Amino acid sequence: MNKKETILQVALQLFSSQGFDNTSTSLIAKKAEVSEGLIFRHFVNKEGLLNEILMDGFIKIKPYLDKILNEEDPQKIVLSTLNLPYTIISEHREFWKLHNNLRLQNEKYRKDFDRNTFFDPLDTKIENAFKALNIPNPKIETESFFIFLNGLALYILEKDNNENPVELTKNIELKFIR
Amino acid sequence: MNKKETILQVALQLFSSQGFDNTSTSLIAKKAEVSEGLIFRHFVNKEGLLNEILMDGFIKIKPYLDKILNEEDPQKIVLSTLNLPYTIISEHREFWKLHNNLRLQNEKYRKDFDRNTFFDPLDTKIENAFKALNIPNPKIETESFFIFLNGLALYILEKDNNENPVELTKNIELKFIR
DNA sequence: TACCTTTGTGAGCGATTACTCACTTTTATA
DNA sequence: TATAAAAGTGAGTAATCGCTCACAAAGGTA
Repeated sequence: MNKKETILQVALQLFSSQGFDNTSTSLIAKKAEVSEGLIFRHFVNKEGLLNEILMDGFIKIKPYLDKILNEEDPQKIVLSTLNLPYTIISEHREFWKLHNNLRLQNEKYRKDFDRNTFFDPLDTKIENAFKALNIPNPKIETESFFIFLNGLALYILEKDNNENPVELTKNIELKFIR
Repeated sequence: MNKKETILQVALQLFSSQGFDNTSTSLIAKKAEVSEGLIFRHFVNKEGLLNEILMDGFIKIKPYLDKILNEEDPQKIVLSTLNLPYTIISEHREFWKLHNNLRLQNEKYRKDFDRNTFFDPLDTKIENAFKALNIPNPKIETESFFIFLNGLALYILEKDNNENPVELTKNIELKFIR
């Protein structure tokens, strides 16, 4: 097992469960069974380690987005986006928790991420889907939709298991697709 | 101006903007123009300071809940609860941001808070309101409702201004009250 | 005024922090 | 096999952390 990879894994686990600021490089080294100096050899500094973790995470998330962006049926677009939080979190829970915490806690991270426009294509995709479905005010509907999506992601993050809350999702679907 | 009160105010401001772990007692003392020792005289330790801030905050929030709990018209109950995030955050933004961050980042805090059942009365109040409004599955509907509410709170927290997003709120209302 | 309690100070403590660096070991290439 | 680059070590660094404590000032009560 690659030691650099081990550091990334251990650090992700610790950052997501304890927070970035509250996790020391010495603890990461200890849990990864690696000298502390190696962390700085590979990642320059603690922030560099964080950045590589985030980069890796977004690369793994990207395909889920692309799949939706390639979909053409507006109803399917809306429905599979509603399942996105469950899909992403069940497979990349730690990364998503970390990203979420950083976004809420660290103003600089939030602004950098928003400027990154990672989710912008999905946003317009959803708005166009609502237009195609003849929904009265597609812009506002899209805004509501993403508010719901964020709430749903938090809800799933807070639950320890990865069960898909089927009945709940169905209930939410009916609020956007009639 | 009372020095103890100044410490509480400055600490709340710093905790909510930088995070609890990332804010040193020396910085709090400096910004409050107070000796660092005084913090420990009044609050025993850093966690004691946090606890007093949180206690104060919840005491200030309580009346908003009580007003809804005393309401009898089910439609009014649902509508004024939907306005709760806006109401609370516009008047106690820093406290709510702090509470939110702790809840998401600190597992111990989250579990303690959940055990506290602060919002439980509102939960059953909403479920009963949905029953009274003859909504098919009131339990699931309540769950969806609070997911939406959390998403809405996040949305408002992320915006810097305190404007009430009227059109958006109206759109969301229509998803629960027809 | 005398005396006690509360409020406030600031130097200083041991522990921990992110990070450096001189050094050794492993790996790749010729 | 020889050699340079890459990977890895661990003791050590200054800075900062939460917190203590001996002491001074302020305030209340007799």
